[in-house]
Amino acid sequence: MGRNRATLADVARRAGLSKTAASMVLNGREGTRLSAEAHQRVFAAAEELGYRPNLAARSLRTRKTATIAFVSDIVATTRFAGDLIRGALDAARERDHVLLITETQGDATFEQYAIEAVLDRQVDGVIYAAMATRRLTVPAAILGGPVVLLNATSPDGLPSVVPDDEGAGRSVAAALLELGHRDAIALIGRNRLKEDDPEVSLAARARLRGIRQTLDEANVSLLAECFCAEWLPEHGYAAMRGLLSKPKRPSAIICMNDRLAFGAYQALGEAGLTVPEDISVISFDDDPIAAWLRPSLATTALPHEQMGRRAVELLLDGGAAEPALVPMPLRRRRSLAPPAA
Amino acid sequence: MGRNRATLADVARRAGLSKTAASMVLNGREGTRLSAEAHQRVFAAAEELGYRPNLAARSLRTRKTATIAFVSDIVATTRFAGDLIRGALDAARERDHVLLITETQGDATFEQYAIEAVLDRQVDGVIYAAMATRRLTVPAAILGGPVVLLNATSPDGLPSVVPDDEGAGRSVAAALLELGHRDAIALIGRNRLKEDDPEVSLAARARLRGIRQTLDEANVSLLAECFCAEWLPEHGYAAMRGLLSKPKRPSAIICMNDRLAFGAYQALGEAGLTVPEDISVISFDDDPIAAWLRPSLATTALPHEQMGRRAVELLLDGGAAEPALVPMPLRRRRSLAPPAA
DNA sequence: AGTGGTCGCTAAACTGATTTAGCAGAGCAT
DNA sequence: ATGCTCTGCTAAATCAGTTTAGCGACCACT
Repeated sequence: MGRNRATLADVARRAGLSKTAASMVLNGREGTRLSAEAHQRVFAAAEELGYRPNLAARSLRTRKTATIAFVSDIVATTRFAGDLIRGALDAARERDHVLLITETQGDATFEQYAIEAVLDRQVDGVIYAAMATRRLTVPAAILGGPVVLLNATSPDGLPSVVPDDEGAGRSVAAALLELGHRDAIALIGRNRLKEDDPEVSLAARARLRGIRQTLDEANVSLLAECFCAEWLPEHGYAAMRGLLSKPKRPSAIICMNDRLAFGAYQALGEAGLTVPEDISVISFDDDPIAAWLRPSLATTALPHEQMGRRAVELLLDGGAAEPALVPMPLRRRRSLAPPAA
Repeated sequence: MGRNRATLADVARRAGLSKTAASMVLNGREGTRLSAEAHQRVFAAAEELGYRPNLAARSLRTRKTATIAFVSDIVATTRFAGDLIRGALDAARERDHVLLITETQGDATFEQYAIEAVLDRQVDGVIYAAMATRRLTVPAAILGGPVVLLNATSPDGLPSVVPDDEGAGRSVAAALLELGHRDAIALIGRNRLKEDDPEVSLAARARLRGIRQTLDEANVSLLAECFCAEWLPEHGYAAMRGLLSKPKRPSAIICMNDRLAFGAYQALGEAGLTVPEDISVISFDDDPIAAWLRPSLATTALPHEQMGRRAVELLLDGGAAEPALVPMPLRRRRSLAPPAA
């Protein structure tokens, strides 16, 4: 890979100057007293030789690599990982940095390995990402340098970037109230584990808090709350069937994520009910299926790309200590309507 | 990041030997005549100091970085990207390598930038990945070192890894024939652009060829073939409605991907038809929605994780010149049944 | 006694950049 | 003539490894 590239010495020789001079000119050092003509000659020589600095040599000296480590627990399982990475990639490129990606798979041995691998490569900083918004403790080994938590917070008060799930909860509730839904709103996706253990999820509790707050302010209480062991379609399906078997049919359903909503749609379809004429549905995440459903599903989008970007910005440009809350925009779609008269 | 680490010189000093000796011992060099005792002392010293070599210094000399570049056109748009990366990540870790990820976004400027960034970092090889299986031409600049194409082939005959779409086509057709479907099989997702332009897709043509071949051998011809402008749910929905409006109802549907099948399910649901009792459905990709649908969708899985893994293996361990075809396993699920009597 | 070979190890060069310390010459005042 | 400052530039050290060339001691053989 890239043999016989011109070196700084080649450039200097061609410009008839010393390596020192060439280095200073190319790095745009202030306060050097090299003549305009010397600058000229160095630039010309570098251009002619197609000079590109050897970054290994540079970082040996400077201890900077223009490389950021992106360490995550699991990159593959959720389709959102790509967006997180893409946002980070974009922001990194803008700052002339590059991303080194590793995965711990939630395994301590792999984590150890991943940390060593990135430390050995002298990365300039680490983005420690979680695929589900949660609290975690970062391995002590990486605390030697800059770290930003992505989609996670830590007890250590490290800089972090998380979605504004509480705000999303408020938006969702407000959207229903606005349409006139009041006393027949049901919630699908309560989950004690997710709500009570911040190491499992921070989203569940925050979303619930947002919903409650807005409903309380309007003096509305939920018609029903369904607990689900997981936030998967089958659980949404079961919950929805449960709701439909009760005497009072809800006018609107809030699902804690789009996959639950997908399951709810299936149950509604089987029951011969129509969204949104019979029942409105609104949800969280903006998974691609939300737009594919019929009718398309209103939801609040996890701003993963934004978050990835913010993490890099925080890491390289520095920033506030308290968690950066990235807003979750409401996607108004066809699954919303006023309650049936 | 990682200041004050022990250096090789520290290890050597502590072991009472030269840097040369320490280096040779730690690298397990054969044919050196260092005593067993010297080995011992070096290992002990390295262990005690928690020595880890500085990879920048090493690669300055050796021109090896134990780093692989993963350059792709678009990492985020498909949910499969994560699997590709994960497979590559796993295989890389097993070989003590790490992945540098960049994205070209199909933009020439970004591509140029990405190539330079990875070349500057002296990566040991490049995996050039496409998110849709297709033919592409790789930028000349990276041809200086090892390159493997992932999910793509090139006219230059570079080593490449692609899914066996033709085999998948055969599996899909065979699965239907096996159940007794013969003269009422319809196909959703024909698309001239995808079939005719290898730079857009290689999958469409290969899948079609596989299907045709197996049906031909059984002397069966397709009842209908629906063209779709894109392989998205809405197009599958429209195609399915079209099919249902015709006099002869199909007994089974082959969809060119799961998203089309998702759309087809929606149309079937609306028409009051049941899968698989009224109509069987089978498809390609094994998108997560396939398992979430009711009934779960039989499909052939894109082996993205395997592919990512193979790419790294090919890059580092070397391998055949012809494209490595990774089999697409058939996932038998609930959407299949014998034709209604 | 001289020659050659093996053993166990090391000094020093080398990779390609950055950075520190400082030199030569010009101009000017004393 | 001396000292001083300023300008424009460079030699050499440095980063932390790998690699080449070779040294001294010891033994065997002629």
